[in-house]
Amino acid sequence: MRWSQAFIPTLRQDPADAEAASHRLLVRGGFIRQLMSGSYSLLPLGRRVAAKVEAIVRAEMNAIGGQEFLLPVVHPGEVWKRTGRWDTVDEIMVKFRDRRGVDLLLAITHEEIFTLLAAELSSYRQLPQLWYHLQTKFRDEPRPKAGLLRVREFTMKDSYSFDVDQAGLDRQFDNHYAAYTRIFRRTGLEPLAVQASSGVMGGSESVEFMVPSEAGEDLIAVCRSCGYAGNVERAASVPAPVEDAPWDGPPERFPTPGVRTIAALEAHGDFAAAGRQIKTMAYVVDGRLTLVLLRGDHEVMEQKLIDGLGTQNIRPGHPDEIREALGALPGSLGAVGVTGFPVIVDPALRGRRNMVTGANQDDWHLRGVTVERDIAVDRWLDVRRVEAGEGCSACGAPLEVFKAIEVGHIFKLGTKYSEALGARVLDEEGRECPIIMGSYGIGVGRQVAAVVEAHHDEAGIVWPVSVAPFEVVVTSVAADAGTTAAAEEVYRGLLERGIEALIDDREERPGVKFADAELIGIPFRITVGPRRLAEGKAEVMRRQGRVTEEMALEEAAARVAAAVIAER
RNA sequence: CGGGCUGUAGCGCAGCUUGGCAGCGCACCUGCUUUGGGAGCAGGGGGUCGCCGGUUCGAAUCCGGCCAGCCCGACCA
Repeated sequence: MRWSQAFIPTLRQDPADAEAASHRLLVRGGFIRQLMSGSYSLLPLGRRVAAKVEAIVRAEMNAIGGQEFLLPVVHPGEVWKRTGRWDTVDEIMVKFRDRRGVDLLLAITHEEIFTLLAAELSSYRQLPQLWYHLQTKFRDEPRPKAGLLRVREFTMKDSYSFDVDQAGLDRQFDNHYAAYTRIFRRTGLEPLAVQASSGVMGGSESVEFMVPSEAGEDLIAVCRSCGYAGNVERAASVPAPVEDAPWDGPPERFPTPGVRTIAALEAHGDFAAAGRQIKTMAYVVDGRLTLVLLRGDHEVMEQKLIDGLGTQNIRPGHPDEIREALGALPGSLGAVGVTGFPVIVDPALRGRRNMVTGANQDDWHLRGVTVERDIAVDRWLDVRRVEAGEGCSACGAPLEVFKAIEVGHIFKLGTKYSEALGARVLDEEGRECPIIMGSYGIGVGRQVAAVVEAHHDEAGIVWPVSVAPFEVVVTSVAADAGTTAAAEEVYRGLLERGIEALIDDREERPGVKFADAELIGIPFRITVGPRRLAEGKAEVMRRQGRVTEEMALEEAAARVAAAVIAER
């Protein structure tokens, strides 16, 4: 490609609205342009990178037996009504009607339609199957941000496995785990595989692939000692224990005028230290007021509640409904003597005695509360958010917590979709059984952004060869006939060797050409200029680390081509 | 959805307080010079000032409404 004819609209200044490095550099480098919130056009450079990522994903999916499909983006609402998701994922789904008044939607994912196709399978002999496609998804996220990291419209590789039994699903899941590991290694990412919440997907097990990054939106807890890693939406830990002072008497009321917070109550003395309080949260779960109890110094992780209770329908209670139910406002709530409402208790409260909690009367609290004696526990459920420094639940070493970008997610789905949509086969004994499914996703654009987050410096992007929009740029730094001819010769030499080369033949000053080449991150630059040309030499610069090397002009194409091929 | 902020040329911004010819830098076009790290000089083109309405002799500027975008939080396969 000739730079003079290419559409590579680089910007000298950072765009004002870009914060994340990937957002800033992809816009500045002329890879993407925003159309609206959470929606980007891929320009030629961006498209080339995305195509490289897609090719790697395809190759690795095919290597584990995947068959490529292409399913529609507009789906009939009727199919989604059959699985219940027309209603349950209401908020992020764009719904509309066609001219006949038929309910339609923009696909947020493709379980329904792949499962519909899988309904044509009829025998265990046809299984296992592994189907995938690379297709646009549209999710009307409430807050798109950070360029390609969180968007509403995006391309995703989603695959779906179909098996007759759990062992088959386990194999497909493991195959994906291995394939994803290879995909990310090839694109220059080093994600951690973490235990994740399955969310509204349902299913028994899910693993996220997370690339540690300050630009990430998820928090993951990691144990350096034993390798345990979990999304904080699901991760467990061992909190520092708290010593209880002995107390065998009944709970005792004491006045706490104006006290509405854990911190304010602590001021009453050592006996009311945060770790010795019981925090009482009032949620409305499926329309019913539910008390959730934690240690005072612990935070609730709502996703754990959602997963543990098996419902999406959870919200904090409104002050007036809480007062009507319990007789007090948040800040003075407690579960002692409460019946008629489910009481969910975090296991960190197990065995605790002589604790402090609200008395369900404003300005009053109770002390001397022994959890199992005084509170009618309906269910023990880990709902506590893990904090950095707490003990790993597997080995006890301190956990680290940091931000990460989710670049892939794999789920064991089970039979939710196959049952709803009638995808059944006959097994070896002739019994009809629902197909056991898994689903597996990788966001292409997000992966591109994650690569930039992991591979950039002050001058711009530093693409790994495997996903670079071009592998080599030939920079001609003078317009005289001799230099131009020599640069063209090197460029031809690269093309003949099958290298994806770009020749910077623009009438620009050298500084502009160098800065642009580094901004867009081409892995190798061959500079041809009169100075070294007089000695029969060219300069080769590797973008990574910006190290330069002189070599004979006639060897440059061959030597750089060999280096490129070695890194593909 | 709550809080904060911003919409003026392709990009980055000033002008708005105190109403009176719509500006600056970069980019773009022409010419000359220059040519190994974002050149110099000269000339030139380009803007419904987010949209609608109001006040006023006169609105980028004041008032009202709306729209869009960004950041934080909530939310989020």
